[in-house]
Amino acid sequence: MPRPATPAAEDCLKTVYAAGEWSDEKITLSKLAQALGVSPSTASEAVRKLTDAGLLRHERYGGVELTEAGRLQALGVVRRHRLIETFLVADLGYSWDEVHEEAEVLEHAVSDRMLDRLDRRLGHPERDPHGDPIPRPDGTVPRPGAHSLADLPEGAAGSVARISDADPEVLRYFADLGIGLDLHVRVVKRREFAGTTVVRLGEGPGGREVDLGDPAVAAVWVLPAAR
Amino acid sequence: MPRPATPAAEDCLKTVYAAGEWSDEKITLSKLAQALGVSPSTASEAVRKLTDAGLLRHERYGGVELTEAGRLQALGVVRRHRLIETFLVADLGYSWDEVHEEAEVLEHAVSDRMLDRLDRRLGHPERDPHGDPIPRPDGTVPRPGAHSLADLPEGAAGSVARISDADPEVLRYFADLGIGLDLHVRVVKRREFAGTTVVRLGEGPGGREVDLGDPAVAAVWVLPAAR
DNA sequence: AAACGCTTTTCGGTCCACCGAAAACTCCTC
DNA sequence: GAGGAGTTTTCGGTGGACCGAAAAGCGTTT
Repeated sequence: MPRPATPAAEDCLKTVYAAGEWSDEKITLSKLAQALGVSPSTASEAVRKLTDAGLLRHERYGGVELTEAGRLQALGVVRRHRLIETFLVADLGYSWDEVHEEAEVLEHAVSDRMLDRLDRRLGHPERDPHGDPIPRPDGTVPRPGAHSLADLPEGAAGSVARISDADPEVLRYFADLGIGLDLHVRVVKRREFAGTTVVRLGEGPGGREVDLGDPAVAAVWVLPAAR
Repeated sequence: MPRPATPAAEDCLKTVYAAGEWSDEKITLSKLAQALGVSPSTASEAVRKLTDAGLLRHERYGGVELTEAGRLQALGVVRRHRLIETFLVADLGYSWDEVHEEAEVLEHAVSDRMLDRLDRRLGHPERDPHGDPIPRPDGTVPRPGAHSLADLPEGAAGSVARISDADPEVLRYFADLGIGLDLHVRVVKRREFAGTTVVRLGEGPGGREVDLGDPAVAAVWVLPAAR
């Protein structure tokens, strides 16, 4: 996992990777610009440079995707980000809605040596506090076969494998509801017209039912229970 | 301890502070440039900007020193640097010659929140792995009354309070010799003509004597034994 | 097929950190 | 007190990351 030159480039690769992680559409320039918090012109320039460097593939007026070399570098950044998040929660007592910002900065600052030490100290974790898989140093990625709760039929159940960290507020909301990794959940009833879903949390008599709105449902990924 | 805008500015303030920490001469531009690893023209420009910002004091063709505001910001950077070094050694198993580089980068990346957590986790340490005092959040600095071994008369003894971290090689050398913080040392004999000093390490019958060259002697700071 | 709206690209332009060369200055020596 | 060595400053210039405005291209609609 070689390192790209600059933080801006790392952020760009990381964002393109993230866009393709849970779906496989090429990201558009405007979405990229928005995700990076820069103007479209800046994003366009950055993409041009990374394309010239052989890290991105991009046809004029088309979507952006990673080359194999770009994917490797992106995986490095993502690995750093997620290991740091894991460390912040496990060792420094951060809550899961606080870690993202901090990791966003630190991912550009930690050396390979430090990353190794963190990894060892944490026992080579396979997922970060939100359940996102931590890429391995060799470029492979642990892939639990999780599905978004939004895609599961009524009656389906499983354990929470991932919660999208896109919005810290949502994370705090889930924390309040007691929703966390490995919690058992079941889709009880969909009310499409109302945009909500009734979800049963926990197994057995201790379980509770909550009404989740569509955005919240889409943020929860579940590993279907073996049956 | 407010934060200056950029890493380059932080490094500049930190270096000016470091120059005045163990002596009180103003640093010259050329030394500053050398310490920062930039050309004199770059250093000159940086100093001009920080002077305009009210953080440095500088008369044309004269030395550079911190204003009160500059000192506060410098203390912030130094605090971050030294707490990080302490953390790397205490929690991640770094040896004391490895930490400087890493902290050099991380000091610009850690947030106040993370610094607080580190500080708490480490038990609010007062000195870093080399014995350098860690400035407190309020801007005060713990000041052990240490002297360079080079300034002590023959026969004087005390405990090692600080070892200059200017040169990692020297640190590794000391580690090999078993010289570390709080070790009891005594100046046995000076051989000025030869540029060496005989130093007794440890108290009682278990003590050993070693011959240290001038640079090594100057790097060791001692808290004189109360008598 | 012309026109519209949207996205993408290009085009100046800014700011920061850096450099080397040349000019300005200090200070020491003779 | 005139030179000269060394330091400091100024000056012009580079590359990176950013911006807004304007041009170019795409897809769709009329």
